[in-house]
Amino acid sequence: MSNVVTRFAPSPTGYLHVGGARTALFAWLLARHEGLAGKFLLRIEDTDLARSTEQATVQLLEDLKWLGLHWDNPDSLVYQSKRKNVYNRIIEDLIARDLAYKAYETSSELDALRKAAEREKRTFIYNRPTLTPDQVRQYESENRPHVVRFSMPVKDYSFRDVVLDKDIVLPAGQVQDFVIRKTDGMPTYHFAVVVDDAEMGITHVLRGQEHLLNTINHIALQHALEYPRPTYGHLPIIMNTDGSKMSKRDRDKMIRQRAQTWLKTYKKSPEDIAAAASLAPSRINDWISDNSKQLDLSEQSAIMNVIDLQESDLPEILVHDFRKNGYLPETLLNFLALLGWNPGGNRERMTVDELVQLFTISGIGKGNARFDRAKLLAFNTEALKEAPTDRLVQAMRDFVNANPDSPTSRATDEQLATLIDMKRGIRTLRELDEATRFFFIPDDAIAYDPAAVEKNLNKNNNEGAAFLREIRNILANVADWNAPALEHALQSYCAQRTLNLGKVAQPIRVAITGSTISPPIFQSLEFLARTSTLARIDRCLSLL
RNA sequence: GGCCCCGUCGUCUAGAGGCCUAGGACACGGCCCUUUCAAGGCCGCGACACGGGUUCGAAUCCCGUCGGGGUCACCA
Repeated sequence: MSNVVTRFAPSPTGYLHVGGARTALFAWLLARHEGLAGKFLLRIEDTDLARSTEQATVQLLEDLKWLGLHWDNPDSLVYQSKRKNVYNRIIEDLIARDLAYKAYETSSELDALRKAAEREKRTFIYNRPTLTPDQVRQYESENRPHVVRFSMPVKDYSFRDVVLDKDIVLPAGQVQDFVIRKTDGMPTYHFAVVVDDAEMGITHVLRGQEHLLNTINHIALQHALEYPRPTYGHLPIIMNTDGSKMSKRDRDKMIRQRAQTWLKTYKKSPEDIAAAASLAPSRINDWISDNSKQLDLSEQSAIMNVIDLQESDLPEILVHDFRKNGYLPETLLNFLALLGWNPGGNRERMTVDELVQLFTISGIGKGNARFDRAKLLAFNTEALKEAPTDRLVQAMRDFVNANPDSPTSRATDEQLATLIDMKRGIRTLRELDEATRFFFIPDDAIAYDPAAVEKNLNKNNNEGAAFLREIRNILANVADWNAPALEHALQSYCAQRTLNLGKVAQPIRVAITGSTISPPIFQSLEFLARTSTLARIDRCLSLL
């Protein structure tokens, strides 16, 4: 016996984005808060045959699993596309009871009516046309394409919203008959939701505020079908920092902008990009000049390679983006929960179990919230600092799985553990990856940053290079190759010559990493081992 | 534009008529620590959208204005 049954009902058009993730999280928390008396169900809303893909469903499920939002119907996932017959039976029944009817206007006819209404500055309300029996017979006999509309009783509607904590009222003048079955025979969202929520025994519907007024349609339908009315709560919307609505398109937009600048800077043509990325020139041409065109993920990454745009340069919008950029799922959940909900008082950092325990609908806010990545980053930094090493090894494994091109993917678990302890203080797993990937690059493949070489080796009459040559011989003869011994050897070298440690550490750093940045130098040397260290120093000196 | 929702520091928020000289976190500024990059420590800046009521007393209740968002699809 479950007292609370919630659901998440995404439509499979791509990876899960943070808005959807938060909706899922709240529905999940509401159910889990009830313990055994709560159920969280998943339903795939794929009634839009043109936009839904199987691949997107797979991605969606993977994202939810990564977040740890497990659903209670893993063996009986509801796919709306497979329930056409169920919906049709109910729709035929509604038609028979004259609560719904076939409507024969085409989309373009309706568009024209809407435009006309707009020109005359009045609100378009659909009116059921009166068809003569002859017309009906004729349309039926010629099998004319049609939709089915629900005959919406004209009256004032109201329902209780538990998030907003108020009654939402829509006056009779605002209601109109709406489509419940499309020309292609599939039910619309409004119809499928109502039927499925009822059949799945959903008691609480938590969804985005963009659905607030849709609920009026849904309760009218429930009344006609004699379904119970679930409890409704509409969540505030997550916005970008600039106040615009957060959308999957933000990434595509950014890539397009950068591609356009790239074209200008290097005086190239879209065809050049297409060729370098091995994509169809026409496709790239369309995309680059048309904001409404969107690339898929593999096309995006091909183009990013060409114009040298990093994953971390893009705004994270999708759950998958956060995974690729090295955020911990439990931190993302914590942050997302706080975007529009809080347990009261000064409580902010919470484990998933604590979220479950503390979650209440009354703690959900009413206003839209802006997504502030800086704060998420701070949360992630803190979580990364506190997490035990084995948790981070596991997280790092997941990170490199999501980023198979990284050299760090060659690391063993033992090596990952060492890297993690060597470089506490990172903000994301990507930072750890970027700070330590030089270990896993072949010695002769280190790329030397000219500015780093100039500053630390060439400046002041090749002072740094001279130090490096002397240090090379010291390192070659250190008895024990471990951090304390290496530190001791180099500190005494510095003491002899009255040098700051920085004077010798930086040239070594440049030699082994190619840059001026690395984890603490002695631990880095220990990790690299003597052979690689000397090989890199020798190669570096030979390149000067 | 009609309808609907919302309105506390730059951002997320605490706040249920006196505990508010409005608290916390992030961001920002300064100082400290430091072999690089970080991380860390300390200090600081900073808000009740506005105008009317109600009340002994209002960030909290009511009205209006302004501002933000949503929605007006055979997309969900």
